[in-house]
Amino acid sequence: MSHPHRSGCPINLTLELLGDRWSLIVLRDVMFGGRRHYRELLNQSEEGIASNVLADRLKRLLANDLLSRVDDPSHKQKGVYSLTEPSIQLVPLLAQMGAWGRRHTPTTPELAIRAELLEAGGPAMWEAFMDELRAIHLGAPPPARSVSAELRAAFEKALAEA
Amino acid sequence: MSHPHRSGCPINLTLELLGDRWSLIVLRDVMFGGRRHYRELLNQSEEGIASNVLADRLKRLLANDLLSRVDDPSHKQKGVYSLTEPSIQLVPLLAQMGAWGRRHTPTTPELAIRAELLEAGGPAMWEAFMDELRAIHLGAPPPARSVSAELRAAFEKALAEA
DNA sequence: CAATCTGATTGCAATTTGCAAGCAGTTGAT
DNA sequence: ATCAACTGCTTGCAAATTGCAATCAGATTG
Repeated sequence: MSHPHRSGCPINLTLELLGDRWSLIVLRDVMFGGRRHYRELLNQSEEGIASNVLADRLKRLLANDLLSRVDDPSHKQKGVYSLTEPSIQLVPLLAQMGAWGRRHTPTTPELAIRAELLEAGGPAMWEAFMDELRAIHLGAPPPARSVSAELRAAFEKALAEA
Repeated sequence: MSHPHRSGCPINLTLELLGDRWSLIVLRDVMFGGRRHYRELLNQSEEGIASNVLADRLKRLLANDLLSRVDDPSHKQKGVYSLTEPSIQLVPLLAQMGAWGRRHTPTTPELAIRAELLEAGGPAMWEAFMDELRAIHLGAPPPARSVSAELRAAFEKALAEA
């Protein structure tokens, strides 16, 4: 079957799953960008992922239970991709990545707003966001707080000011 | 010169720097494993990095200010690699990676101990560890708390119990 | 029935990876 | 003084991965 693992170190195993240039981009777009279909991920990707790479990454993420897929009732070829509990729990990791990137890389100010807000919100905000994602992607009861609305509002405010 | 960035998104830019299978492994070994020389990184690597890949990654990490290098006075061919302030600030990111990996990948119990302790310690422990790394790698005054000693003790206790 | 949209696949060149061997200089023991 | 071991690092090469453009068959829409 597939190759064995390089080691049993948690950091290494996480890297084996997500340590490439595209997997986390796809998950980010599903998580923060609300992309649920192949075409949305392909065409509305800021970074311009190639279709074969997207197909491959979706396959791998599905195989590793980081995404799930169901048929879209409105179109017999469409699939709807959803986050899973493991990928929802990547929120703190992505928040830290955003926070680090904002400080140490040449980010675009508008795109950095969300990272800044998410860092300032801290673990309480991350938990609220995870609850919201569980409602959207896993059918859990909707929480009171909508972090995605907060992020969107902050992003649009930043856009308007620029 | 070099290629332009794919986008100004903080997560993407972090991925462009660190989104490969080896860069964070090298930084992890310097940070948690106390590796400071090329040979230490090459031979004591749990995952078995190839020498040409290690050479390339060290070059890239140096170029991106995630490592620094000075000559070793004890040996005219040796270099000593040190973390920089940006890479020291990766501690929270690596802590989150370890915490996620411990929950969602088949980690080795002994190797998971440090991740568990680091997660339980939370931001206070991370800050203390960063201060310790600043002392070791940047020549800052030594802090009172030694997180590396705590991690080592926990690791060896786990080894002894197994 | 024709145009468009769907999620992909294919062919191909370029890059990256993994593996083994090798290299010039340095050190330390005899 | 000699020699084996060690230093960081390069080279050659096959295999795998990536990036890009074109293409595909089925589904839907006008």
